[in-house]
Amino acid sequence: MSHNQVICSNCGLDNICLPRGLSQAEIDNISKVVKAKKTIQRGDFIYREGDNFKGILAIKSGSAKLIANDSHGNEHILNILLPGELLGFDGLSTEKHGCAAIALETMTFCILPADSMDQLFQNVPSLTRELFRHSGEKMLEDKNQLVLSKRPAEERLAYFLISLSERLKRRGFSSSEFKLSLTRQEIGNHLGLALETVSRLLKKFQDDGLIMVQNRFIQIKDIMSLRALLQPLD
Amino acid sequence: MSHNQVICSNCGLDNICLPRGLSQAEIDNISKVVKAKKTIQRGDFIYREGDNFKGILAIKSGSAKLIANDSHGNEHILNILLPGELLGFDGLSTEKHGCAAIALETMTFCILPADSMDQLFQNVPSLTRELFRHSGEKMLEDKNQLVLSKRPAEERLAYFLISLSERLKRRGFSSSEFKLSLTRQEIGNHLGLALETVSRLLKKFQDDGLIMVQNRFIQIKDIMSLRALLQPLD
DNA sequence: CGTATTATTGACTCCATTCAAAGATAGTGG
DNA sequence: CCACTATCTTTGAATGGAGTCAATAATACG
Repeated sequence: MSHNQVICSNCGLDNICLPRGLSQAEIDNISKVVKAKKTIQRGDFIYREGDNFKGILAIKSGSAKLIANDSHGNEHILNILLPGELLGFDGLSTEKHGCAAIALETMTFCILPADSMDQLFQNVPSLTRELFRHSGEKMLEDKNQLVLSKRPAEERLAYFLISLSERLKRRGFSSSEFKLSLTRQEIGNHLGLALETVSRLLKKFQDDGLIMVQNRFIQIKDIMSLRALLQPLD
Repeated sequence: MSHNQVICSNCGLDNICLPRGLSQAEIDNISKVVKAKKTIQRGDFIYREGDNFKGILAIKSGSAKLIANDSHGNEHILNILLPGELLGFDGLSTEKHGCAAIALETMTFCILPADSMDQLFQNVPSLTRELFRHSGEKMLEDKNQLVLSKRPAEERLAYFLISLSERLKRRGFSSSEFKLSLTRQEIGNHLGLALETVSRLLKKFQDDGLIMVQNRFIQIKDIMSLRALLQPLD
C-alpha cells in the first residue's frame, strides 16, 4: 500500500521530525518502515496507559496532551505535544505505556513501528542517535519542569507561555500569537495550580501589558518582561 | 591494559546494570568497550553542566546527586542515584551535559564510552533496547516526581522514603534500614520543601510510629502506613 | 434560544515558608 | 582528650501565597 505511506523525504516536517541530520539513503530506509499518517479527533486517545508499546509517533498537525492517572482518578497533564514533536517514549522501557496520550484537537501523525526498530538500529545507527537525542531532549524538558515546580505560580505560568512560544517558533509557527487548546483547568492541572490562579495571573499579565488574552487566544506583547519574571531559571 | 578493565560478566551488578537480558556473546562485546572502574570522593564532580558527553556511567558503589543550577546560583537536586543505577543520559541529546553529577560519598563507577556507542548499536542491538529501557525508566521516574510535585509535603516525603527503600531493595540492600547521605537541606531541596518542613515531618513520621530517625539513619517501621499516605499516587 | 461548560472575581482559610533562636553533631587542632 | 568551630538539626511563632468555596458572567454547543 504505497499510497498509504508517508515519504519522509517529501514531508514538510523533515527538518524538525526524526530524519534530521540523516543521509538520503538513511531517510529512504526509514521511509520504508514509517507507517501511514493517521487522523484522529479532539478527545480521542492516541494510546492509553497500559497499552502495548506500538512505536514512536511523530505529530504532523494538531496537538496532544500526555496524561498520568493516579488511583484517585485525578488526571495529571504531564506535557503538551506540538506539531513536529515525538511521543511514545513512555512505553519504550516496559513495552507498556506509562501514561496516556489524548488529542487536543484534530490531529495527524506518523508511526515508527516498534517491531521494525531493532532492524533500524542496525541499518541506520544515526537514527538511533537521533532517537536518543529526542529522548534526551524530553528529559531536559522534564528537568526544567521539575525545577519549575518549586517556583511560585507567576513564574510557572510565564515559563509555560514562553516555552510554548519558543517551541511553536522552532516549528515555523507564530511565536507571538497562538491558540491554547487547553482550558484554564487543564493549564492549572499541568502547572500544579488552581484554575482560579491561572485566570487571575493571565489577567495580571494582561494588566501589566505582557500579553493579551481573549479566551484561548494568547498574544505575547512583551516577551522580554515575561522572561524577566523567570530570571532564576535562566 | 586488561587489568584495568571491568569484566561485566564477572561483575556483581550484572543483573541490575546494563547487561541484563543479554547473551554471553553480547556481554563479552560490551566488556570490551566498558572502561575501567573509577573511584571518587564525596563532593567530587562526576561531570559538570556543560561538560562534553563522555558516555553512560554505571554506579558500582556509593551514591550521587544530579544537580541543575539556575541563574541565581540555586542548586536544584533533580535526582539521587544509587548503586547499580545509570547516569549521564542528560548529555545524550546535545553532547553536552544538561546538569551536574556529584558524589554523595566515596563511590566507584564504570563508563560506557560515547565514542564506542555507535559501534555497539550495530553489534549489540539488544543493548540499544536496554539503554532505551533505562532511559524510559528514568522518564517514568521523572513522571512520578512531576505528579508528586503537586502533592502536599507529607506525601512527597513519604514517597521519597518509599522510593529509596524500593530501589535499595531491588539492588539487594536492606529496604528497611539505610543511611541517607543527604542533609535535611538537600532532601528539602530535592522535594521542593523547606529544610524545617523536612525536619518537622520526619519527627511526625517518627511520632506516628512509621519510621525511626537518628540523624541520617532511617529505619522504616511501618511501610504499609507510609504507603497509605500516598494512596493518590497508587 | 436555552443549556452546559468554562472563565472571572471576591472573601476566607490553611499549609508551608520564613524568621529566629537554641541544641546537637562532626571535625580539627592544641 | 577536650575545647572550639562550623555545620546541621530541631522547635516555635508569625506571615503569606495559593487553594477552596461560592456566586456571577461569558462562551460554546446542540
